[in-house]
Amino acid sequence: MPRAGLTADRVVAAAEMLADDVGLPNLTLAALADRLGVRQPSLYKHIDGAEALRRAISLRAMSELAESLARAAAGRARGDAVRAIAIAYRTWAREHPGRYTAMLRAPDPGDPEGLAASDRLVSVVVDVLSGYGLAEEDAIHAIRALRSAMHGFVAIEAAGGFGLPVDLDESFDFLVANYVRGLESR
Amino acid sequence: MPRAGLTADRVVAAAEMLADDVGLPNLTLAALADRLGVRQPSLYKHIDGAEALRRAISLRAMSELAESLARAAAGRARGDAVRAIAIAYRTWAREHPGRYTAMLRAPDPGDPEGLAASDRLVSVVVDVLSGYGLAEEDAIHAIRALRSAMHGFVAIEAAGGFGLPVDLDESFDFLVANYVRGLESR
DNA sequence: GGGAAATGGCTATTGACATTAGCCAACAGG
DNA sequence: CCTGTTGGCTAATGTCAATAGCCATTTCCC
Repeated sequence: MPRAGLTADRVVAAAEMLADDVGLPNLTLAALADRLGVRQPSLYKHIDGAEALRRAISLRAMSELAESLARAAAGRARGDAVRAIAIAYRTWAREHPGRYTAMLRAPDPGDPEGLAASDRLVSVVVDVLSGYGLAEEDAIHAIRALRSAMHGFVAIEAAGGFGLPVDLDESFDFLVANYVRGLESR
Repeated sequence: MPRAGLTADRVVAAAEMLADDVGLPNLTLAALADRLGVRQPSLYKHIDGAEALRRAISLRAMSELAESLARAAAGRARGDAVRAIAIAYRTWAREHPGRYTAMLRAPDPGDPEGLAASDRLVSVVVDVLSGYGLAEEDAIHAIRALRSAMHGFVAIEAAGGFGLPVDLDESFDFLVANYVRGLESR
Protein backbone atom coordinates (compact mmCIF):
# COMPACT_ATOMS: atom_id res chain seq x y z
CA MET A 1 0.00 0.00 0.00
CA PRO A 2 1.45 3.33 -1.08
CA ARG A 3 1.53 6.06 1.49
CA ALA A 4 -0.77 9.03 1.25
CA GLY A 5 1.87 11.47 2.44
CA LEU A 6 -0.20 13.26 5.04
CA THR A 7 1.15 15.71 7.56
CA ALA A 8 -0.56 17.46 10.43
CA ASP A 9 -0.59 20.64 8.37
CA ARG A 10 -2.20 19.05 5.38
CA VAL A 11 -4.84 17.41 7.57
CA VAL A 12 -5.70 20.67 9.29
CA ALA A 13 -5.75 22.55 5.99
CA ALA A 14 -8.15 20.03 4.50
CA ALA A 15 -10.27 20.21 7.63
CA GLU A 16 -10.47 24.00 7.33
CA MET A 17 -11.71 23.80 3.79
CA LEU A 18 -14.16 21.07 4.64
CA ALA A 19 -15.47 23.04 7.60
CA ASP A 20 -16.01 26.07 5.39
CA ASP A 21 -17.81 23.90 2.86
CA VAL A 22 -20.14 21.90 5.06
CA GLY A 23 -20.25 23.87 8.31
CA LEU A 24 -18.34 23.16 11.47
CA PRO A 25 -20.92 20.83 13.00
CA ASN A 26 -20.73 18.62 9.93
CA LEU A 27 -16.96 18.44 10.00
CA THR A 28 -16.55 14.78 10.81
CA LEU A 29 -13.40 12.71 10.91
CA ALA A 30 -15.06 10.23 8.61
CA ALA A 31 -15.76 12.88 5.98
CA LEU A 32 -12.29 14.36 6.37
CA ALA A 33 -10.58 10.99 5.97
CA ASP A 34 -12.72 10.35 2.95
CA ARG A 35 -11.72 13.61 1.34
CA LEU A 36 -8.06 12.82 2.03
CA GLY A 37 -8.41 9.37 0.49
CA VAL A 38 -7.58 7.63 3.72
CA ARG A 39 -9.32 5.56 6.39
CA GLN A 40 -10.66 7.27 9.45
CA PRO A 41 -8.25 5.89 12.07
CA SER A 42 -5.25 6.95 9.99
CA LEU A 43 -5.95 10.55 10.93
CA TYR A 44 -4.97 9.80 14.50
CA LYS A 45 -1.36 9.51 13.38
CA HIS A 46 -1.42 13.25 12.75
CA ILE A 47 -4.00 14.73 15.08
CA ASP A 48 -5.18 13.91 18.58
CA GLY A 49 -8.83 13.47 17.79
CA ALA A 50 -11.78 15.61 16.79
CA GLU A 51 -11.48 18.08 19.63
CA ALA A 52 -7.80 18.75 19.01
CA LEU A 53 -8.54 19.25 15.34
CA ARG A 54 -11.09 21.93 16.12
CA ARG A 55 -8.64 23.60 18.42
CA ALA A 56 -5.98 23.63 15.69
CA ILE A 57 -8.43 25.19 13.27
CA SER A 58 -9.30 27.77 15.89
CA LEU A 59 -5.67 28.73 16.51
CA ARG A 60 -4.89 29.14 12.85
CA ALA A 61 -8.08 31.09 12.31
CA MET A 62 -7.19 33.57 15.03
CA SER A 63 -3.78 34.07 13.46
CA GLU A 64 -5.12 34.56 9.99
CA LEU A 65 -7.83 36.93 11.07
CA ALA A 66 -5.40 38.95 13.19
CA GLU A 67 -3.08 39.33 10.25
CA SER A 68 -5.92 40.30 7.97
CA LEU A 69 -7.08 42.98 10.40
CA ALA A 70 -3.57 44.31 10.88
CA ARG A 71 -3.14 44.69 7.13
CA ALA A 72 -6.45 46.49 6.86
CA ALA A 73 -5.57 48.95 9.59
CA ALA A 74 -2.09 49.74 8.34
CA GLY A 75 -1.65 53.40 7.57
CA ARG A 76 -5.05 54.46 8.89
CA ALA A 77 -6.24 56.02 12.11
CA ARG A 78 -9.38 56.55 14.18
CA GLY A 79 -12.60 56.27 12.26
CA ASP A 80 -10.89 55.18 9.08
CA ALA A 81 -9.02 52.45 10.83
CA VAL A 82 -12.08 51.24 12.71
CA ARG A 83 -14.08 51.05 9.51
CA ALA A 84 -11.27 49.23 7.76
CA ILE A 85 -10.88 46.53 10.37
CA ALA A 86 -14.62 46.12 10.71
CA ILE A 87 -14.95 45.49 7.00
CA ALA A 88 -11.98 43.14 7.03
CA TYR A 89 -13.46 41.27 10.00
CA ARG A 90 -16.80 40.74 8.34
CA THR A 91 -15.25 39.85 5.02
CA TRP A 92 -13.00 37.24 6.54
CA ALA A 93 -15.84 35.72 8.52
CA ARG A 94 -18.04 35.45 5.46
CA GLU A 95 -15.33 33.87 3.38
CA HIS A 96 -14.44 31.35 6.09
CA PRO A 97 -17.62 30.52 7.97
CA GLY A 98 -16.37 27.20 9.27
CA ARG A 99 -13.08 28.58 10.55
CA TYR A 100 -14.91 31.56 12.03
CA THR A 101 -17.26 29.34 13.98
CA ALA A 102 -14.33 27.29 15.21
CA MET A 103 -12.61 30.44 16.40
CA LEU A 104 -15.45 31.33 18.71
CA ARG A 105 -14.86 28.41 21.00
CA ALA A 106 -13.41 29.79 24.21
CA PRO A 107 -9.73 29.05 24.56
CA ASP A 108 -9.28 26.77 27.54
CA PRO A 109 -7.77 28.84 30.42
CA GLY A 110 -4.99 26.27 30.66
CA ASP A 111 -4.06 26.62 27.01
CA PRO A 112 -1.18 29.12 26.58
CA GLU A 113 -1.15 28.88 22.79
CA GLY A 114 -4.84 29.62 22.63
CA LEU A 115 -4.55 32.55 24.98
CA ALA A 116 -1.59 33.93 23.04
CA ALA A 117 -3.44 33.72 19.73
CA SER A 118 -6.43 35.40 21.29
CA ASP A 119 -4.25 38.17 22.74
CA ARG A 120 -2.69 38.82 19.36
CA LEU A 121 -6.11 39.34 17.89
CA VAL A 122 -7.16 41.67 20.67
CA SER A 123 -3.98 43.67 20.40
CA VAL A 124 -4.70 44.62 16.81
CA VAL A 125 -7.90 46.26 17.96
CA VAL A 126 -6.12 47.83 20.91
CA ASP A 127 -3.70 49.50 18.55
CA VAL A 128 -6.46 50.88 16.38
CA LEU A 129 -8.37 52.35 19.29
CA SER A 130 -5.26 53.84 20.86
CA GLY A 131 -5.78 56.77 18.50
CA TYR A 132 -8.70 57.87 20.62
CA GLY A 133 -6.56 58.34 23.69
CA LEU A 134 -9.06 56.67 25.95
CA ALA A 135 -8.32 56.29 29.62
CA GLU A 136 -7.10 52.92 30.82
CA GLU A 137 -10.35 51.17 31.56
CA ASP A 138 -12.39 52.97 28.96
CA ALA A 139 -10.05 51.60 26.33
CA ILE A 140 -10.90 48.08 27.45
CA HIS A 141 -14.58 48.84 27.41
CA ALA A 142 -14.30 50.33 23.93
CA ILE A 143 -12.51 47.27 22.62
CA ARG A 144 -15.05 44.96 24.09
CA ALA A 145 -17.86 46.99 22.61
CA LEU A 146 -16.32 46.92 19.16
CA ARG A 147 -15.61 43.21 19.29
CA SER A 148 -19.13 42.58 20.49
CA ALA A 149 -20.71 44.60 17.73
CA MET A 150 -18.63 43.04 14.99
CA HIS A 151 -19.00 39.53 16.27
CA GLY A 152 -22.69 39.90 16.93
CA PHE A 153 -23.41 41.15 13.45
CA VAL A 154 -21.34 38.50 11.77
CA ALA A 155 -22.76 35.71 13.90
CA ILE A 156 -26.36 36.70 13.31
CA GLU A 157 -25.67 37.16 9.63
CA ALA A 158 -24.00 33.75 9.38
CA ALA A 159 -26.95 32.14 11.10
CA GLY A 160 -29.31 33.82 8.65
CA GLY A 161 -30.87 35.69 11.52
CA PHE A 162 -31.52 38.96 9.72
CA GLY A 163 -34.83 38.30 8.10
CA LEU A 164 -35.92 41.53 6.49
CA PRO A 165 -34.95 42.36 2.93
CA VAL A 166 -32.88 45.40 3.81
CA ASP A 167 -29.31 45.63 2.59
CA LEU A 168 -26.87 44.06 5.01
CA ASP A 169 -23.88 46.07 3.83
CA GLU A 170 -25.71 49.25 4.69
CA SER A 171 -26.67 47.89 8.08
CA PHE A 172 -23.09 47.03 8.82
CA ASP A 173 -21.99 50.51 7.75
CA PHE A 174 -24.59 51.95 10.05
CA LEU A 175 -23.38 49.82 12.95
CA VAL A 176 -19.77 50.87 12.53
CA ALA A 177 -20.65 54.51 11.96
CA ASN A 178 -22.85 54.51 15.03
CA TYR A 179 -20.04 53.06 17.11
CA VAL A 180 -17.53 55.62 15.89
CA ARG A 181 -20.01 58.45 16.41
CA GLY A 182 -20.53 57.26 19.95
CA LEU A 183 -16.83 57.28 20.64
CA GLU A 184 -16.27 60.69 19.12
CA SER A 185 -19.13 62.42 20.90
CA ARG A 186 -17.90 61.59 24.37
CA MET B 1 -44.96 -1.21 34.39
CA PRO B 2 -46.34 2.04 35.77
CA ARG B 3 -46.43 4.94 33.38
CA ALA B 4 -44.13 7.87 33.75
CA GLY B 5 -46.78 10.39 32.74
CA LEU B 6 -44.73 12.36 30.28
CA THR B 7 -46.09 15.01 27.98
CA ALA B 8 -44.40 16.98 25.23
CA ASP B 9 -44.33 19.99 27.53
CA ARG B 10 -42.70 18.15 30.37
CA VAL B 11 -40.09 16.70 28.05
CA VAL B 12 -39.20 20.07 26.58
CA ALA B 13 -39.13 21.68 30.01
CA ALA B 14 -36.73 19.04 31.28
CA ALA B 15 -34.62 19.47 28.16
CA GLU B 16 -34.40 23.21 28.76
CA MET B 17 -33.14 22.73 32.27
CA LEU B 18 -30.72 20.07 31.19
CA ALA B 19 -29.41 22.27 28.38
CA ASP B 20 -28.84 25.11 30.83
CA ASP B 21 -27.05 22.73 33.16
CA VAL B 22 -24.74 20.91 30.80
CA GLY B 23 -24.65 23.13 27.73
CA LEU B 24 -26.58 22.69 24.52
CA PRO B 25 -23.98 20.48 22.79
CA ASN B 26 -24.18 18.03 25.67
CA LEU B 27 -27.94 17.86 25.60
CA THR B 28 -28.40 14.29 24.48
CA LEU B 29 -31.55 12.23 24.25
CA ALA B 30 -29.90 9.57 26.35
CA ALA B 31 -29.17 12.00 29.17
CA LEU B 32 -32.63 13.51 28.92
CA ALA B 33 -34.36 10.14 29.07
CA ASP B 34 -32.21 9.24 32.02
CA ARG B 35 -33.18 12.38 33.87
CA LEU B 36 -36.83 11.68 33.17
CA GLY B 37 -36.51 8.11 34.44
CA VAL B 38 -37.39 6.65 31.08
CA ARG B 39 -35.70 4.75 28.24
CA GLN B 40 -34.38 6.72 25.33
CA PRO B 41 -36.81 5.56 22.61
CA SER B 42 -39.78 6.48 24.78
CA LEU B 43 -39.06 10.13 24.12
CA TYR B 44 -40.10 9.66 20.52
CA LYS B 45 -43.70 9.31 21.65
CA HIS B 46 -43.58 12.99 22.59
CA ILE B 47 -41.00 14.62 20.36
CA ASP B 48 -39.87 14.08 16.78
CA GLY B 49 -36.20 13.55 17.51
CA ALA B 50 -33.21 15.58 18.63
CA GLU B 51 -33.51 18.26 16.00
CA ALA B 52 -37.19 18.89 16.72
CA LEU B 53 -36.41 19.10 20.42
CA ARG B 54 -33.86 21.83 19.83
CA ARG B 55 -36.30 23.68 17.67
CA ALA B 56 -38.93 23.50 20.41
CA ILE B 57 -36.47 24.86 22.94
CA SER B 58 -35.59 27.64 20.52
CA LEU B 59 -39.21 28.66 20.00
CA ARG B 60 -39.98 28.78 23.68
CA ALA B 61 -36.78 30.68 24.36
CA MET B 62 -37.67 33.36 21.85
CA SER B 63 -41.07 33.74 23.46
CA GLU B 64 -39.72 33.95 26.96
CA LEU B 65 -37.01 36.40 26.07
CA ALA B 66 -39.42 38.58 24.11
CA GLU B 67 -41.74 38.73 27.08
CA SER B 68 -38.90 39.52 29.40
CA LEU B 69 -37.74 42.37 27.19
CA ALA B 70 -41.25 43.72 26.82
CA ARG B 71 -41.68 43.82 30.58
CA ALA B 72 -38.36 45.60 30.98
CA ALA B 73 -39.23 48.25 28.41
CA ALA B 74 -42.71 48.94 29.73
CA GLY B 75 -43.16 52.55 30.75
CA ARG B 76 -39.77 53.69 29.50
CA ALA B 77 -38.58 55.49 26.41
CA ARG B 78 -35.47 56.18 24.37
CA GLY B 79 -32.22 55.76 26.27
CA ASP B 80 -33.94 54.45 29.38
CA ALA B 81 -35.81 51.83 27.43
CA VAL B 82 -32.75 50.76 25.47
CA ARG B 83 -30.74 50.35 28.64
CA ALA B 84 -33.54 48.41 30.27
CA ILE B 85 -33.94 45.91 27.48
CA ALA B 86 -30.20 45.52 27.11
CA ILE B 87 -29.86 44.62 30.75
CA ALA B 88 -32.82 42.27 30.55
CA TYR B 89 -31.37 40.63 27.46
CA ARG B 90 -28.01 39.99 29.07
CA THR B 91 -29.56 38.82 32.32
CA TRP B 92 -31.82 36.34 30.60
CA ALA B 93 -28.98 34.98 28.50
CA ARG B 94 -26.78 34.47 31.53
CA GLU B 95 -29.49 32.72 33.48
CA HIS B 96 -30.40 30.44 30.57
CA PRO B 97 -27.22 29.74 28.63
CA GLY B 98 -28.49 26.52 27.05
CA ARG B 99 -31.79 28.02 25.90
CA TYR B 100 -29.96 31.10 24.67
CA THR B 101 -27.62 29.04 22.54
CA ALA B 102 -30.56 27.10 21.17
CA MET B 103 -32.28 30.33 20.25
CA LEU B 104 -29.44 31.41 17.99
CA ARG B 105 -30.06 28.67 15.47
CA ALA B 106 -31.54 30.29 12.40
CA PRO B 107 -35.22 29.56 11.98
CA ASP B 108 -35.68 27.54 8.82
CA PRO B 109 -37.17 29.83 6.13
CA GLY B 110 -39.95 27.30 5.70
CA ASP B 111 -40.90 27.35 9.38
CA PRO B 112 -43.73 29.83 10.00
CA GLU B 113 -43.77 29.28 13.76
CA GLY B 114 -40.07 30.02 13.98
CA LEU B 115 -40.37 33.11 11.86
CA ALA B 116 -43.30 34.33 13.91
CA ALA B 117 -41.45 33.88 17.19
CA SER B 118 -38.46 35.66 15.76
CA ASP B 119 -40.64 38.52 14.54
CA ARG B 120 -42.19 38.93 17.95
CA LEU B 121 -38.76 39.31 19.45
CA VAL B 122 -37.70 41.84 16.85
CA SER B 123 -40.88 43.82 17.26
CA VAL B 124 -40.15 44.50 20.92
CA VAL B 125 -36.95 46.20 19.88
CA VAL B 126 -38.73 47.98 17.05
CA ASP B 127 -41.14 49.49 19.53
CA VAL B 128 -38.38 50.68 21.79
CA LEU B 129 -36.48 52.34 18.99
CA SER B 130 -39.58 53.95 17.52
CA GLY B 131 -39.05 56.69 20.08
CA TYR B 132 -36.13 57.92 18.03
CA GLY B 133 -38.29 58.57 15.00
CA LEU B 134 -35.82 57.04 12.62
CA ALA B 135 -36.59 56.89 8.93
CA GLU B 136 -37.80 53.59 7.53
CA GLU B 137 -34.52 51.92 6.65
CA ASP B 138 -32.49 53.56 9.37
CA ALA B 139 -34.80 52.02 11.91
CA ILE B 140 -33.95 48.57 10.56
CA HIS B 141 -30.26 49.36 10.65
CA ALA B 142 -30.53 50.60 14.21
CA ILE B 143 -32.32 47.47 15.33
CA ARG B 144 -29.76 45.26 13.70
CA ALA B 145 -26.95 47.20 15.31
CA LEU B 146 -28.48 46.89 18.74
CA ARG B 147 -29.18 43.19 18.37
CA SER B 148 -25.65 42.67 17.12
CA ALA B 149 -24.08 44.52 20.01
CA MET B 150 -26.14 42.76 22.63
CA HIS B 151 -25.75 39.35 21.12
CA GLY B 152 -22.05 39.78 20.48
CA PHE B 153 -21.36 40.79 24.03
CA VAL B 154 -23.42 38.02 25.53
CA ALA B 155 -21.97 35.39 23.23
CA ILE B 156 -18.37 36.37 23.88
CA GLU B 157 -19.07 36.56 27.59
CA ALA B 158 -20.71 33.14 27.59
CA ALA B 159 -17.73 31.68 25.76
CA GLY B 160 -15.41 33.20 28.34
CA GLY B 161 -13.87 35.29 25.60
CA PHE B 162 -13.26 38.42 27.63
CA GLY B 163 -9.92 37.69 29.21
CA LEU B 164 -8.88 40.81 31.06
CA PRO B 165 -9.85 41.39 34.67
CA VAL B 166 -11.94 44.47 33.98
CA ASP B 167 -15.49 44.58 35.21
CA LEU B 168 -17.94 43.15 32.67
CA ASP B 169 -20.94 45.05 33.98
CA GLU B 170 -19.14 48.30 33.33
CA SER B 171 -18.16 47.17 29.86
CA PHE B 172 -21.74 46.34 29.08
CA ASP B 173 -22.85 49.74 30.36
CA PHE B 174 -20.26 51.34 28.15
CA LEU B 175 -21.46 49.41 25.13
CA VAL B 176 -25.06 50.40 25.63
CA ALA B 177 -24.20 54.02 26.43
CA ASN B 178 -22.01 54.24 23.35
CA TYR B 179 -24.82 52.91 21.20
CA VAL B 180 -27.33 55.37 22.59
CA ARG B 181 -24.86 58.23 22.24
CA GLY B 182 -24.34 57.28 18.63
CA LEU B 183 -28.06 57.33 17.95
CA GLU B 184 -28.61 60.64 19.69
CA SER B 185 -25.79 62.48 18.00
CA ARG B 186 -27.00 61.88 14.50
C1' DG C 1 24.10 -1.07 0.75
C1' DG C 2 21.86 -3.42 4.78
C1' DG C 3 19.40 -3.79 8.65
C1' DA C 4 17.17 -1.96 12.97
C1' DA C 5 14.01 1.47 14.39
C1' DA C 6 10.50 4.67 13.68
C1' DT C 7 6.56 5.84 11.15
C1' DG C 8 2.21 5.90 8.49
C1' DG C 9 -0.95 3.43 6.67
C1' DC C 10 -4.46 -0.49 7.62
C1' DT C 11 -8.39 -3.81 9.82
C1' DA C 12 -11.01 -4.92 13.73
C1' DT C 13 -13.37 -3.66 17.80
C1' DT C 14 -15.72 -0.97 21.30
C1' DG C 15 -18.82 2.40 22.91
C1' DA C 16 -21.95 6.54 22.69
C1' DC C 17 -25.75 8.27 20.36
C1' DA C 18 -30.05 8.77 17.19
C1' DT C 19 -33.47 6.44 15.09
C1' DT C 20 -36.92 2.82 13.66
C1' DA C 21 -39.73 -1.36 14.25
C1' DG C 22 -42.66 -3.76 16.65
C1' DC C 23 -44.49 -5.60 21.29
C1' DC C 24 -47.52 -5.33 25.17
C1' DA C 25 -49.52 -3.32 29.40
C1' DA C 26 -52.22 0.52 31.07
C1' DC C 27 -55.79 3.61 30.70
C1' DA C 28 -60.28 5.72 28.76
C1' DG C 29 -64.95 5.49 26.86
C1' DG C 30 -68.65 3.03 25.78
C1' DC D 1 -66.12 -5.39 31.00
C1' DC D 2 -63.83 -5.02 26.78
C1' DT D 3 -61.91 -2.64 23.09
C1' DG D 4 -59.20 0.77 21.01
C1' DT D 5 -55.59 3.98 21.73
C1' DT D 6 -51.65 5.24 23.82
C1' DG D 7 -47.20 5.32 26.33
C1' DG D 8 -44.03 2.76 27.87
C1' DC D 9 -40.61 -1.11 26.56
C1' DT D 10 -36.77 -4.29 24.06
C1' DA D 11 -34.28 -5.15 20.01
C1' DA D 12 -31.84 -3.87 16.02
C1' DT D 13 -29.43 -0.66 12.66
C1' DG D 14 -26.36 2.97 11.34
C1' DT D 15 -23.02 6.71 12.14
C1' DC D 16 -19.27 8.47 14.40
C1' DA D 17 -15.11 8.81 17.65
C1' DA D 18 -11.64 6.31 19.55
C1' DT D 19 -8.29 2.48 20.71
C1' DA D 20 -5.51 -1.72 19.83
C1' DG D 21 -2.59 -3.97 17.31
C1' DC D 22 -0.70 -5.45 12.51
C1' DC D 23 2.43 -4.76 8.76
C1' DA D 24 4.65 -2.23 4.89
C1' DT D 25 7.36 1.63 4.05
C1' DT D 26 10.68 4.91 4.92
C1' DT D 27 14.75 6.61 7.36
C1' DC D 28 19.09 6.66 8.99
C1' DC D 29 23.28 4.87 10.94
C1' DC D 30 27.08 1.81 10.46
